[in-house]
Amino acid sequence: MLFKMAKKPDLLPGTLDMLILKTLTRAPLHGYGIALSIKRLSDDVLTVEEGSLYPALQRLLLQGWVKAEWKMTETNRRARFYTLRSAGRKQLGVELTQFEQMIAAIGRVLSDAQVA
Amino acid sequence: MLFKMAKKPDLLPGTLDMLILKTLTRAPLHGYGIALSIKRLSDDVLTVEEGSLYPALQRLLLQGWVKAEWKMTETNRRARFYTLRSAGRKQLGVELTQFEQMIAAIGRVLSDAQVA
DNA sequence: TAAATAGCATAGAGAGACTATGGGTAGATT
DNA sequence: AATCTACCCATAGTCTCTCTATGCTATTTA
Repeated sequence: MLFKMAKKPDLLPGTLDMLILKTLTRAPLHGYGIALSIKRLSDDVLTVEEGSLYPALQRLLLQGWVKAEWKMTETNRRARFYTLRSAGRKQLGVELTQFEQMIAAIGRVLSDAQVA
Repeated sequence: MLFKMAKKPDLLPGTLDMLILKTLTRAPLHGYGIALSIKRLSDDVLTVEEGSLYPALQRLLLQGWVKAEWKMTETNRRARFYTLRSAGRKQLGVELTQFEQMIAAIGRVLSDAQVA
C-alpha cells in the first residue's frame, strides 16, 4: 500500500461511551454483541471497531459505570459480559442531555434562519 | 489542584469545519467574527476556542475550501477575512449529508424502539 | 484440515480539540 | 499619560479518542 487512507471515523467522536451504555440498558452483553447491536440498530451506518470498543470498555470499567464477568455464551464460548451499574445509568443520563443539547445547538447554526 | 480536570470539549469533535463553512455561506468573516457568530447562533452552547479555530482555518485554507485576505474591520482594525470558495461549498454539502446520516443513526440506537 | 466466525486485548499512529502563551491595535476610562 | 477592555492573529504542547495493525484462543463448518 503506497499511501495510507485518511479514513473518516465510523463514529462521531465522543459518542461511543454513550452508545455502549445505552446498549447495555437493554441487557448485559459481551463486547462482540455490543458492536453487533450498534451496527444493526444503526442500519450499518455506525461500525464500532475492536480497537475502539475494548479500550472504551476498559474506560467504562475504570469509571465504575459497568461491571464485567466471564460467562459462556449461547453458542458455548467464553465471553466477558458487561452489565450497567447504577452509576453508569446516571452517567448515561448526563451524556444524553449534553448530546441532545449540542445537537440542538448545531442545528441552530446549520439552519438558515437568521435571528437578527 | 491535585488532579487535572478532564474537561469535555465545547464542540462535537469533527463538526468544527462544517460549522465554519456554514457560517461563511452567509458572508465573509474574520476569525473572531466566526467564533462570535457560532457562539451566538448556538445560544452560547458552542464555544470555539482560539486554539481550535485558527488551526481549523489553516486546514480549510490548505484544502482550498476558503481563501483569506487582510482587510480593515468596521471598527478600524486589521483582520483576516475568510471567504468560501466553490470547493468549500461543495465540501459543506458532503459534510452536512454525512453528519445528518450519523445523527439519524445515533438516534436509532438511542431510541428504545426495538426492531426484533 | 482449512477457513470462517466468534471472541478479547493492546500498541502505535493520527486527528482534532484544549490549555497556555505570545504577540499586537483601537478606543474609552482614570 | 497610563491602563483597561475589547478586538484580533497564531503556535506549541498536551490530551482524548478513534483507527489500523497485530496477536492470541476456541468453535463450527466446508
